[in-house]
Amino acid sequence: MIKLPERPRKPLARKLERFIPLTAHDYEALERLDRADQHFKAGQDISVEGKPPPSVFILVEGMAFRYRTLADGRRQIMTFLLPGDLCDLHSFLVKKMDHSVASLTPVHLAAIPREEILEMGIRYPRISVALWWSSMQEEAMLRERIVALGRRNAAARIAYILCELVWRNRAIGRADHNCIDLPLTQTELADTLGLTPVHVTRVLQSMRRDKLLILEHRQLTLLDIDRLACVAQFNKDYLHLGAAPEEIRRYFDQATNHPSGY
Amino acid sequence: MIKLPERPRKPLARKLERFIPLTAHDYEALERLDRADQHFKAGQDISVEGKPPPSVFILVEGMAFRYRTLADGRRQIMTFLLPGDLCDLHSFLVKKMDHSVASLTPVHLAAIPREEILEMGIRYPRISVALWWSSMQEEAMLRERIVALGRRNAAARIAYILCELVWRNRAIGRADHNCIDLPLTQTELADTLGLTPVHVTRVLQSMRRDKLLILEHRQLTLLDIDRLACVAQFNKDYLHLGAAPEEIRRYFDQATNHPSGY
DNA sequence: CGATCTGTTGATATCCTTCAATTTTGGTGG
DNA sequence: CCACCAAAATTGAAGGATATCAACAGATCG
Repeated sequence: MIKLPERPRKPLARKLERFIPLTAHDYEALERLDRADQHFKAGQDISVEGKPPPSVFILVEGMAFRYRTLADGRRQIMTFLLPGDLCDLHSFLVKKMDHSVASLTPVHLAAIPREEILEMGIRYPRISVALWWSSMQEEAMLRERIVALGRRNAAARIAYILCELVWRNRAIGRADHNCIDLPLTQTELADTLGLTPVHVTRVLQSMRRDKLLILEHRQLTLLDIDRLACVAQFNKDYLHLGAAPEEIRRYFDQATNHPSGY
Repeated sequence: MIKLPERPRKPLARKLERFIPLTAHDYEALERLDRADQHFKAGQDISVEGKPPPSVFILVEGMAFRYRTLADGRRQIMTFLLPGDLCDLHSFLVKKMDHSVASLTPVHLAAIPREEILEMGIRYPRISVALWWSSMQEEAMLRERIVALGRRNAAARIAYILCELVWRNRAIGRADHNCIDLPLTQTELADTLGLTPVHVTRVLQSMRRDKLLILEHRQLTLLDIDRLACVAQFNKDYLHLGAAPEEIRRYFDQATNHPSGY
């Protein structure tokens, strides 16, 4: 079993405070927002390509993914959403979704009214910049996926996605050392990595033989994370898990007293 | 030769006003920012992986690209930057770049001080939301690239990237119907699409034989854009070239008189 | 006007896919 | 708790798309 986070802090607050220290005022706002009010069973569509985006929401519990379905029925999974991730923070600016989002496990969401998002920039500048950072993280993950799909072979792609998921789970306190819950079928892995399920099986089997990992009962353990990182040329820098640069933090220390800060 | 844009509006203003009507106040600010003050020759690095990001800048003239170099020297190009595109709008929030940016042609940049970006959210809410939209566009393009690399064959990838570039050039007034300047070598196309230069040659040759396109002297003409779009399953919706949803525009009509608007 | 980068073509190799059959797992109801 | 069913995982064999290697032709630029 995976350890639960030590602190009762909600996942979004845990994530954002890594980037920039938040004020009591900020925590209060996050506490108010990050409250699950929508529930989905596993395997349900949360938002659908071509339809208007639902309200912005925070993934409070569970795992989801963004995907596109092609004309011939094939599917490409673009990102995975973990607790604390925001969904459609941007897409509330468009009239219709260019991709779909679906749940992988049972999922709890907290919907955020659009006005709150827009007001945030004015009333909670720290949260606002931290959300900006969070969306930059997501962009960096998309770029890394492009590198993996464009230039890495099947083994490296698999090693890479597993390393990324372990690191992301660690960042939100959902990893027990090198061990995480991984509620993904091999078909879903294949649709993420641009491979076939059959080939994913083969490569995973060979990794098991090489004592690189254990993957059973929806639990993943990386036995030799260094060798896997090497196979994948994985460098966690792109996840930008560190804090904001000094000058950004300084700017927001002032901003607390900024005339338009409240 | 490609026609120049009819209006003297700077590329960034042209791009943002598609999304939301701007005020005289906004245009003034953009006019002030969008002024080239840095010049690069073709093939130079503008910002380098592992180093601190340079200041945020607008690409005023020319074409650039984001890329990563792997340990074995292979390269993956992640995005192309066209006039009016912002570079490192987000990455000013991090300590070091996770990828590099280089010029493809001679390039003119307008650097924007970080404080200006941060102040923008408060003083120019319309520009701010339009920049937000612009970064959402970029994210959508990254996702589309993932779909292309993960699930499309070589011919479809090539057709897709050419369609995308034609549409993006149209959006900034740099396309003459189906014809654009395309200062890309086949090696660069290959590094963008996860292919080898040799294979790009073969596919392009076959497209020429099929009278789908003309590509010579760094000029691309799509002879049969419908058939190419069909090969690529290209749907321009992901480029989100339309205007903001009505409610967003209404919100910012009010915001002009908003107490914290200035 | 030679040097270098870019594009082209052919032959061969490889990684991954496709197809098909079988086993294992997980969930459900009796 | 077990029987049963559907979904997921596994394995083998064969085929196909793209890579690799190599040689040459064409463009571009000082």
